[in-house]
Amino acid sequence: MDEVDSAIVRHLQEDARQSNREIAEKIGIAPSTCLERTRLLRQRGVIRGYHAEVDLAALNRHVQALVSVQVRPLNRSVIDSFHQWVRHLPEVLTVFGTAGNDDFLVHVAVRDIDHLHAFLVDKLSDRRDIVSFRSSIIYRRDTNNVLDPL
Amino acid sequence: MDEVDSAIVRHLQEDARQSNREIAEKIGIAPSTCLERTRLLRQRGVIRGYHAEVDLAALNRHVQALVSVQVRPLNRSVIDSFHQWVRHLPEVLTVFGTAGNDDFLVHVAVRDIDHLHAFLVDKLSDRRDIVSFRSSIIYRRDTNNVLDPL
DNA sequence: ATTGAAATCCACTTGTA
DNA sequence: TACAAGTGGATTTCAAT
Repeated sequence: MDEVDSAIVRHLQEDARQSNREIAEKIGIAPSTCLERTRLLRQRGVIRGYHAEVDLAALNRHVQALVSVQVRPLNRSVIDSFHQWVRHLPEVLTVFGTAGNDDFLVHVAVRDIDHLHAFLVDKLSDRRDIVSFRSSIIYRRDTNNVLDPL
Repeated sequence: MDEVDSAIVRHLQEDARQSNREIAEKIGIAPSTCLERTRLLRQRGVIRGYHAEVDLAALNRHVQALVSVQVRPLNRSVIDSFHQWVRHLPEVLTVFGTAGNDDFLVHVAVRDIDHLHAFLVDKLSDRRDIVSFRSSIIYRRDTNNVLDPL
C-alpha cells in the first residue's frame, strides 16, 4: 500500500467505471502498470468489489429506519443465527453487531410507514430470541463513498 | 423502471465493472440497447454512482463504532451545521439524522481504540451544540450491496 | 425505442529493460 | 516492477426499422 496504490483506490472509490487509462493518466503511470496494480489490489482483498449506488426512492423505498435489537440468551448460536437471518431480509440494508445496550442495529429501507410497521410486527416479532426492539425513523443519511487510509 | 431496467440495476449493483456486453447478454438484449438504458438510468438519478468497496482494515481502520449524538438547541441551523461538519470528518463513514431519543447516529472507522477516544474527546467534545454522545463498538457489519425494488 | 454494423477506443498479453 | 507495442475485444455512434 504505497502512494500509487492509495491513489488507485481513491479514484476507484470515486468512480468505479472510469477506464484504466483514465486513472493511469491522472496518477501519472503507464496503463499496464495501473492495470496490474489494480488486479493485485483486488486479489489481496483491499478492493472487495465494485457496486452501483442506487437511489432508494427509485426502488420504492421511501422510508428508512434504524432498528436496535436485543436478543437473548446472549450466546454465539443465538447471535449468529439472528445476524444471518436478518441480513438476508429484503428490507435490510446493513446489520451492525454492537457492544453496549443493544446487540444489533439494523438499517432498513421500506416502501412506507405501513410497511415498516409490518416489518416490525410480522417479521421481527416472530422470533423468540428477540427480547426487545426500538426503531427510529431516518430523516437524512450521508455516506462518504471515498475513504483515505489513516 | 420496467423489468429490463431492474435487471440492469441489479447486475450493476453486483459488479459495476463488468462489461456492458456481459450485462446485455445475461439479460437478453442488444448491447446498444443496454448501454442506452444504463445511460438513462444514470441520468435520471436512479443510479447515483459507481464505487469500489474497500476493506477497512487495509485502510488502517481496524475499529468501528456507532456514535449517537444529541445536539441542542434543536433548530435547523444547529442540525444542518452539525450534519455538514460531521459528514466531512475523515473518520466518518455515514451520518444518520434520526427521530427519537438521539438526533444523529454516526458510523466511524478509526485506526484503534486510542484513536476512537481521541476522536470523541478532541473533535466531538469541542462542539458547544453537542449535549451528549454515547458510542458503541461494532463487532461485525454486513451490508446488502444489491437491493431489489419493493 | 431497439437494433446491427462500422469505427474508435480499451484491456490484456507479450517482450524488454 | 514498470513500460511499450500489438492484438483481440469492447464501447460508442449512427442509420434504419
